[in-house]
Amino acid sequence: MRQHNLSIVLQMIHFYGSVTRSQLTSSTGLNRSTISDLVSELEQLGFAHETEGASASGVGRPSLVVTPSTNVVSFSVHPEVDATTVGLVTLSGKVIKTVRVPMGQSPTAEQSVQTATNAIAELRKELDPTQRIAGIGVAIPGQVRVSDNVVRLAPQLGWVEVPFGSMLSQATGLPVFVDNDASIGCMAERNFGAARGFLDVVYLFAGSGGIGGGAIVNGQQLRGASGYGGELGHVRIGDSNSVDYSGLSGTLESMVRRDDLLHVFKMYSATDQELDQEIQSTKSNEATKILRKQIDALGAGISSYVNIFNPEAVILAGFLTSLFNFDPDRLLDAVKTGSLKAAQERVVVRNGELGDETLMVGAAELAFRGLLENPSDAQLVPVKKSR
Amino acid sequence: MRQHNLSIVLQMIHFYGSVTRSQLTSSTGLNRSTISDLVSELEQLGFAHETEGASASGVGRPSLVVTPSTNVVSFSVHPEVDATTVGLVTLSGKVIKTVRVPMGQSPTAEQSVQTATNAIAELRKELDPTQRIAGIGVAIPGQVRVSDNVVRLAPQLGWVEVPFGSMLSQATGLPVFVDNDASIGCMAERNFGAARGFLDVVYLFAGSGGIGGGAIVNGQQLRGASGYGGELGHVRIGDSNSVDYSGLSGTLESMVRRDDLLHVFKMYSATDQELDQEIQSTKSNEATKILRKQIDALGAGISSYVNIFNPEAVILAGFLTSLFNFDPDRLLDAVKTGSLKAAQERVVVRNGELGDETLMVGAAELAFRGLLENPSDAQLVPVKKSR
DNA sequence: GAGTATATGTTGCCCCAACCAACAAAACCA
DNA sequence: TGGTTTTGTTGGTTGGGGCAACATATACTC
Repeated sequence: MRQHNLSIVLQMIHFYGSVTRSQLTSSTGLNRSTISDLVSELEQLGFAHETEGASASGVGRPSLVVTPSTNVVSFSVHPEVDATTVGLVTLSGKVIKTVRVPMGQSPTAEQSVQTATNAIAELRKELDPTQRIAGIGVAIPGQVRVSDNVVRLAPQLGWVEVPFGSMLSQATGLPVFVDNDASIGCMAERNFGAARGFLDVVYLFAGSGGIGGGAIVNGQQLRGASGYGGELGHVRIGDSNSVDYSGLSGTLESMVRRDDLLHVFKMYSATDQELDQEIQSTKSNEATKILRKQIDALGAGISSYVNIFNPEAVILAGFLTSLFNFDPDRLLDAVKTGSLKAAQERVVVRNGELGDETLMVGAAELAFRGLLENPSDAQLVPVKKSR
Repeated sequence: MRQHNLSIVLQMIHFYGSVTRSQLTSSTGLNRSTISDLVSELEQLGFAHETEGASASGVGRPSLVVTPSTNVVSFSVHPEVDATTVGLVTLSGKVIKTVRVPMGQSPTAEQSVQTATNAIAELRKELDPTQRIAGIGVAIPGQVRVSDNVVRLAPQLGWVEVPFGSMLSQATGLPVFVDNDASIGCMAERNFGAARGFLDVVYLFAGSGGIGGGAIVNGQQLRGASGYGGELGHVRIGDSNSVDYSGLSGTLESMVRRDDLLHVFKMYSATDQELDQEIQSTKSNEATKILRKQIDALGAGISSYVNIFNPEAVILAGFLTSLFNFDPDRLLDAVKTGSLKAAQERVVVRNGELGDETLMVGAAELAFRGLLENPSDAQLVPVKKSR
């Protein structure tokens, strides 16, 4: 009971950034005195601060403002083909620092662990001794067994059955939580981005490694029996023989390919921004044709997800945002054509808001989860290494 | 707190049919004395009975057995093209009686309400005066806005924007809860059938009106923003131009059609049993070809759902069970081919267990839901009409 | 600027509901 | 028959949220 209420209050503080005590009372339904008690406990635990926020928003005594502590932090790790990115995120969901370490070749798991460990050690040095660390969240472009943090298959990285969690935990002495990158992105957009407040969300992310997805069902992350759920890129939408990065044919991922766009623009590699500029300014018929084909395929995929999930929002990320921006009406029309009238009527299709920070914010959430669910028993690690 | 614990205990009694008090203590984690208190409250509320079950299962004092009361009942209504079926179900999930009223033509909503009202009145007469009614659950072959029990579209019945819930409630004086038939079927199989105990389930049902579906995600029914979620039949799996009953092309429903099978067997109409007999005993090449094509399409659809939901079980119902039985290996191979290695490894494909009773049991669950979630405040209606 | 209305923080007390410990009861075993 | 084990029962304890009364800080009114 107490644990549950503490958790609810801390989550509100965490997600909203800062809340007044009166907001807490009204949305939890708990008594003023109870909220007072809970907040002071959270303050004592070092998770929140109370300040006399100069809100002056109306009649009556102004309510105290509760803000999440910046003394509680998590690290985020995102191994990619060409780089490993490490970030430092506070409990308030703010990314304090990001370090991107370019890698010559597609890194092995060992190399990635080493790179991340070094970067984390550096970041750790800069931390204030009063700060405490919740853990490390890792975003993997591939399938992850969440229960024991094992990467089952990450096609681009060439990782198979890699116990990344235990490796990184061993190297850093910190608790590690690993999950699929798109699932993490979905959670981030729901908690802090374009899907904030929605209970039913479909998220589609496309990068150089294919299409990933995630879903929020009734407010909860879709995980599935082992944590592989939400592979929305590997869903069959046509009879095409083109195969995706996992060898499945006719899937969304096989038909909406970043490489095809790079090819038509004669680019070898490009950032999403560079690619977007080409897309939005193109006058080539050939490029337009390919773009339209991809938009139609994307629309067909989204339609299916609208029928399946009846979501309030479909969030696009990666270069899918460029497809959407190129011809929004075409995409929306395709969605409309392919989905049931009732299911589509409330759905909003929009681009993600978090951009580059998505995975940093989201991965950190993994590490904060335990703390948020059970604040009083949270195991935080002091900045100074204990050994 | 109290409400929550009462709810948990009553749900266990409801789902397991009968439980010993010691089982309740161990699986809830509550104290013996607390369980004793909760059970006696449920007994006083008239939802459960305690008996000295002659279990004699081991050393120690034998635990009392708690069984759900047969004095609490719900009605189930299932309007179809050729008939409206009404059932009487107890809190223990047992179907006491089923009345199938054949309808000459596809009934209007008014006709269906009238038929159901009459049948319910008849059943009500036979009830014991000590019994109480939780309400009426309605299974609709179409899309239902759950919030206000409005049938948005039921293609076979030709119903559009029909406020079936309020109509039936008006006519009977009982609370009415309406939902999609396949969603209801899914819930029934999870609570009492082949998917019992699973947290992640995909359910596919096929009848004369097309393919419906449902899903359980992390133990919760997939409903979506408005309750239209789980339309698993209307998902695009190919480029075919054949359209389904909702006008969408290339969908699972458009490729796995009961009518095509009836046609090849030169049947005009048939029960699922009759159709199954033809299928299992056929030696026709043409029929085999069609069956294989449908099995492959079904396999492709299931593959997608395995990738999306990473379920523990995929449950088939309606004539899909016949397809599965005709060539189980072919279907399983198709699933294997089309889905990700990690996602497919734990999944079980099996037929539903509840058969004809599925919708009766499941629809009644809708009416029991409020009672199960808040036993102490449940509003039950006595058998005798109050007015 | 004094008085009033409104909203919130604070404090002490109450009460519900789960827990605990001790005892009783009903099975099995030697 | 007595010992062991498991469960039901009872009375007392305790944790934690609710409540009422009071204090405090703002806006509004004249």
